[in-house]
Amino acid sequence: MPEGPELHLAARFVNAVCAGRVFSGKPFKSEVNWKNPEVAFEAAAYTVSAVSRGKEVQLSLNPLEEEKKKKKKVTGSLKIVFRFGMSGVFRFTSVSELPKHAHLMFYTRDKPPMVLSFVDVRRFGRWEVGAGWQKDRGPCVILEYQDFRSHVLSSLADTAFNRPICEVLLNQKYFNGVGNYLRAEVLFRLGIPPFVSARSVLEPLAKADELVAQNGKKGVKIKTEQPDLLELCNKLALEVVSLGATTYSHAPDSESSHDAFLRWLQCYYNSDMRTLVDHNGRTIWFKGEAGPLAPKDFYY
DNA sequence: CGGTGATGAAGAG
DNA sequence: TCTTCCTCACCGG
Repeated sequence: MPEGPELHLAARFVNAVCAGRVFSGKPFKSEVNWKNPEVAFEAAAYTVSAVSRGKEVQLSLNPLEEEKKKKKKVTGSLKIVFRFGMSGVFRFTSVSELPKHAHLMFYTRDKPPMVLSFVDVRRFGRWEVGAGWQKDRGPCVILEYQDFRSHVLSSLADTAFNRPICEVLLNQKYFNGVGNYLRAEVLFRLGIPPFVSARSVLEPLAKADELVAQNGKKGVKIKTEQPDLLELCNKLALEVVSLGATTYSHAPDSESSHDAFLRWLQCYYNSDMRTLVDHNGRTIWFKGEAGPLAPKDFYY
């Protein structure tokens, strides 16, 4: 579930459920999650907010003014950056409904308290305390589209772009937020074979952007065309965001929005499509030609 | 019951 | 480049 759109929706979810809520005490980490750090933070009263960037979410724990007035060394706001792995999600429940596999819990001051929890069945998710965005992850395909685009198009000399386009689309240094379903949908809708070199797909876009820049100076209007691959990364991710929720969400409409998401998928997990396993061991769904860089050693 | 694969990376060599 | 980290749902015998 967790690709850029889900992470973005997770941040939105946190902000919605935490609006006007006051949290208190220490965050609690599950015993079994020995890989991730404790969150050394304690305040009698704090608020929680979140922002997303690609496939990361940053929570902020913000001590309230009433805390500061009182005494003590005022602990500033503490940031925690999450990556969701294959199964991460935030939930907001009563204590008695705390989900199985909740691994990091934040309690509200209410009586009885409510709990914001990071739930992660497979425990591939990670969090870092006091951290910023992970170094080497590129701009967000959803929220930083122009930076994302220019970062990719100005980096085409990087040998990373020798790889097949379907594999480069999962490279978070350049495509922060794209995952296995988005890459399939993007390539399918453009009819691009998954195993052609990324550079061959992207170089024409760099040339086109140069042309636009030159014509722009001359005041020439360019005809609007079909969205290109980079635009589609942004556009399709935004479409999924606008579906409201995909597979998580405890919202009452979660079932219908899940159905809406399944209907939205045209390629991923569609039995009419072909599949191959890429060089990273990930299944790519596609239609038509595989492309010249397809793994040779497969049989059926 | 066993085998498989799942919206993602780390870490090892 | 490859293996590993985890749990669970699904499918076939």
